[in-house]
Amino acid sequence: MSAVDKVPAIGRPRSDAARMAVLHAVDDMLVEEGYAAMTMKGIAARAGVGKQTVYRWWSSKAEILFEAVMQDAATELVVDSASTSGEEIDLFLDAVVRFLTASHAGAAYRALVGEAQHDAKVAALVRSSDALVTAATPVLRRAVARGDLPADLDLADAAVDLVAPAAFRVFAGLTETRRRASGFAFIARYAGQVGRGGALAN
Amino acid sequence: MSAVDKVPAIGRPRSDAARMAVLHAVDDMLVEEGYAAMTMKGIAARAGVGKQTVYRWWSSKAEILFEAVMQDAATELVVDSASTSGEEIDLFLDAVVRFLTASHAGAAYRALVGEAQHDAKVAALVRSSDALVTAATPVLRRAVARGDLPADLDLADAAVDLVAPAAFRVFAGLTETRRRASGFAFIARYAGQVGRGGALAN
Amino acid sequence: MSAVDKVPAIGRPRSDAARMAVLHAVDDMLVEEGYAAMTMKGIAARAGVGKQTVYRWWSSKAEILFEAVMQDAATELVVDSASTSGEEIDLFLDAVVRFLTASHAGAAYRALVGEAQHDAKVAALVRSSDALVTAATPVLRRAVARGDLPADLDLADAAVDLVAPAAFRVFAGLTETRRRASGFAFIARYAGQVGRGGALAN
Amino acid sequence: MSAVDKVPAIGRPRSDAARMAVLHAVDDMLVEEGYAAMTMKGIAARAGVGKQTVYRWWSSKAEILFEAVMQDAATELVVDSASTSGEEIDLFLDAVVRFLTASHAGAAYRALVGEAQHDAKVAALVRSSDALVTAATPVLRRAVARGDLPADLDLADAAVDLVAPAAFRVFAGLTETRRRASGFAFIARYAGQVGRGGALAN
DNA sequence: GATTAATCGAGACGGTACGTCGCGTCTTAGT
DNA sequence: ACTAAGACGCGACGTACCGTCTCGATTAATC
Repeated sequence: MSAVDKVPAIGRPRSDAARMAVLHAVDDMLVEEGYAAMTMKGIAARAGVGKQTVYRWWSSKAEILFEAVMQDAATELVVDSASTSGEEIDLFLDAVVRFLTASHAGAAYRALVGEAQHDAKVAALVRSSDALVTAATPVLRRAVARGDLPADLDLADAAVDLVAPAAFRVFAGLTETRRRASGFAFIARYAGQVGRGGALAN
Repeated sequence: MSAVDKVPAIGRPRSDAARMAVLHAVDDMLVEEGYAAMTMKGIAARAGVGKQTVYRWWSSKAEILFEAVMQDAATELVVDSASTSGEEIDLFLDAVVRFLTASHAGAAYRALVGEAQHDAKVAALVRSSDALVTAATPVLRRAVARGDLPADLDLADAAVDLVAPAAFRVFAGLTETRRRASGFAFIARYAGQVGRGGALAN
Repeated sequence: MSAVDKVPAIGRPRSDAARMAVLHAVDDMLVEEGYAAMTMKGIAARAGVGKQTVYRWWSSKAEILFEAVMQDAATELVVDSASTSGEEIDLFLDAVVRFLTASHAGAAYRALVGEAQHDAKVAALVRSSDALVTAATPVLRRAVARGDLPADLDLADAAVDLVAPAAFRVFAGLTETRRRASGFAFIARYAGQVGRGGALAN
Repeated sequence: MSAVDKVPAIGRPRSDAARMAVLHAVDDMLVEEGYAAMTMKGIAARAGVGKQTVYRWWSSKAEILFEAVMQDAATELVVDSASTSGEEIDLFLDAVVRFLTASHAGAAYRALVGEAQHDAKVAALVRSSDALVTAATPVLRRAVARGDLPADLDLADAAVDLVAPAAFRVFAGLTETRRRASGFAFIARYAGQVGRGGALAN
């Protein structure tokens, strides 16, 4: 990502106006034209910025996209607390599907993950922090706190298991077989580890 | 896919040598150069074929790749029968991970699914038959026949649930968090629906 | 120069329409915008031709210019016969000055010679056949035939001596010191070699 | 030319160190890289100077070059007195050829004259004082003083006639046809104007 | 056997994005 | 006011692919 943390040192400082113009341009163009139709040249033109300025701070459109929309992913995947862990996980899984299929940030996420399949640099970028897993973790943590999931649960692992079915369906285009997401079933799956008593037993 | 089924009518018939040369060239180049570095011109040159001949029968490199290697996927994902359904599903999941991370056909599958995220035509191609789900179905069918999974199980749905965690981990690049695949756990998850008795009870 | 003489061989043959469009575009642009403002990109656009097509047949704008206008130079520097060699040389020197200062082809010639001062490839192009010397030779040859210049005159050498003062004045921008060109003086200079009698004696 | 004559007024005075660094950098780079490869940025970097400082005092690389090396031309084209005017002019013409083909200042002169063919500002610069004509004048003046050339000779005009053949040969790249320069012939050409007696008559 | 017509290889075509480079201007902090 | 440093908007560079086109040469089935 861009060298934001660089020491200001000497010379003309980086223009934040240019930076924001690029990020907004990418954000808009992703919606209006789609990822594949976006070009570095087009981004620069849309942002009213020189091409060199874009290349100075980012080395590919994937990198710009990552900086532009990955922060949005976090906010779109936050869900309100619900009365039970099952309901809350249901809400979260609904948010995941909505994010992947209907939001700008989700389109960006899919484009990046797609690109990562044949571009090692993008793969590294995506790997550095997966939006879905990151968003799932606090939800699971709350379920653990409520005693609905085992205290020694491997959160990272469980988070993947939670979001994987929904995410894979979207990636593979299997939207027509979309099943009703079920937080209750997910909890039930791990409940055995909680011992007799727990969400399922009740 | 190619217009294989077209009525030959009159004129010079399609050269099967050219067709095979293209498919083999794509297969080889995917391994040697990777998906992104492959070009239509390069494919034609490698195959010793005119560019027009490629465009006459396929409209994109994704389409060629699909025809070239998707049939291989089926053979690579076939697993031998094991003594229990749990073991057999374990073997299958191992095969899935190996396919996705270490085989030519798997690389092609990932490239196609990746491209599908921002290309509707490729998405349609991939959706038409997902290699992983297709391969998972007979495995699940055998488990149902053994009575280890409920008879009324929605196979397509369960197949997605089965392969999703492994597939999503690969797509997201979360290889370092790869969990030991467990067929037993998968069966256990659905066993409740089989009633008392079944794989879990034993 | 372009590979005009190439064996047609196989594949789509070179488009003569594209070739002529480029040559005409360069010709026009030289007048309208000047040499420095001409760009390969601009030439291609003006000719309605792809940039690659330009680069396929010429490697620089100097090369295109050479092919476009050097043939014109020959026609512009042809002078009618006059009654005496002195008058004829005068007419020729007038044509030289007019060519260098007031014609399209002359502007191209000056641009090429200028570029040749810091570009070896252009230098080779220019050296291959200098328009002024080439044009001067037949004029001198006629004077020799008339007996106004020695029969054993080194034509190439004398041609340079003939055009050099006029050409150098233009190159150095010394137009304000332009002297009346004099064919009679030129003949007088060499007449001694003809012996008593000859143009000067009369 | 640079604003050397400007009133210093208030504020930090112009750094002469920066000025000399730029001039030396240009001098060196002309030799090492050639005129075309020189860039304003490169000159500034080589001189250890800011780009703005260069642009503050010169408006193009041609202008810097002119200031940097045109003064050298004068010294390189000075020839020692010889016993006769013919010999002296021979020496001078040799110096001219050496200057144009083998010296730094000569390379700069050729580059400037070349650039002048399609750049009006450079043309004005070059026209302001031609190095060759300027150097030829004192040589001719001495020949007049000796009585070897007519007293009423138009020096500027004759100077051009003297250097033009050699200079044009270099500009046009006609080095292979280089004739032995001859001061005696030059004097002979003008001797008629001196009347009976003079260099030629002897 | 000649004709017909779609194929084959080769490669030039008009486009357009790539990533780099140089331009001349500007905006810093420091002298 | 000047300096070094360096980011800025701009636009040309020469290259690479795109998908289309135009050649002459094959290659069967049809006449």
